[in-house]
Amino acid sequence: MSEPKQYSISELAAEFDVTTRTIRFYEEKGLLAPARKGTSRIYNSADHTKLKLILRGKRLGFSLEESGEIIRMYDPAHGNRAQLEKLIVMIQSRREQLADQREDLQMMMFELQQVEQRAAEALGKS
Amino acid sequence: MSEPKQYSISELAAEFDVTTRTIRFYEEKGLLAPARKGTSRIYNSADHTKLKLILRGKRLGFSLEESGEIIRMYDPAHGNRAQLEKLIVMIQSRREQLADQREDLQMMMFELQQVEQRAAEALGKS
DNA sequence: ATTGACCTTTACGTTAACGTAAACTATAAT
DNA sequence: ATTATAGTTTACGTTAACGTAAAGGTCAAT
Repeated sequence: MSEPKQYSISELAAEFDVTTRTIRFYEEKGLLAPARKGTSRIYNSADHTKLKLILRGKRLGFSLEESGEIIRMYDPAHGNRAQLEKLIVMIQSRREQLADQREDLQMMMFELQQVEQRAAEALGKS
Repeated sequence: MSEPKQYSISELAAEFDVTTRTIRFYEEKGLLAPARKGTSRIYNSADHTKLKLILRGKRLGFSLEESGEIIRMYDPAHGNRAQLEKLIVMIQSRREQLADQREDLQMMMFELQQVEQRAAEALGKS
């Protein structure tokens, strides 16, 4: 048995550069559900992963609710046939959304590069 | 001279599927500055492009202020040497940010694909 | 001249995602 | 025993990005 990693709330906050308030807020919203040791929250590596996913989703412009939806997809797909089929549909729709976003990203990077080139040329002539 | 395209506010709203309130709000925030014909706003193709950029930025998770910053980069780089150098630095930093975001996107798509596969396998065995 | 379709400004309301502060508890170190 | 440090709950405040009226102006068509 490899020692199961544990984290305090402030350790997580430090690692991901957020406040403890933020982490508690995510719990309020049902995105995290850490264990308790006495009165204190104690996070395991699954919680750690979930937080990472939440913050990644945030950087990608997802709302917490959307990130919650995604996180639930990662969960033990604990379900029957119908549940699994629904899950797959949800994932596919998410992936399409992400593919669209990838196009947006691609275009924006390309256009910024062009602006940069024009600026560089203008610099050359001055 | 090709006819310079013009748009009413509701035409733009319909095309981009936002409300007129939203478009006026962007103007309030200094992201748009349409001409006026009498009391009515009249948008040209540059305004059209700016709105497209704003909405793209939004889909990528940028704030309006950030999108405003980006839009200003597209502007006639009207500046002297110092201005241009500053512009280039800003663009490079933006592009790095977008590159990071691209990694986030890549990872999320990959992981979702894995979840999908596991779900599909679980379906096969049921 | 009045209806309808569009436009305008002004202003208050709403939601998400936390920030900030107060008041308290627990535990380890001096 | 008392400070220090880290944790807790509860609650009100804040900002961004609009939504939602309200009240009215313009202009073409009936």
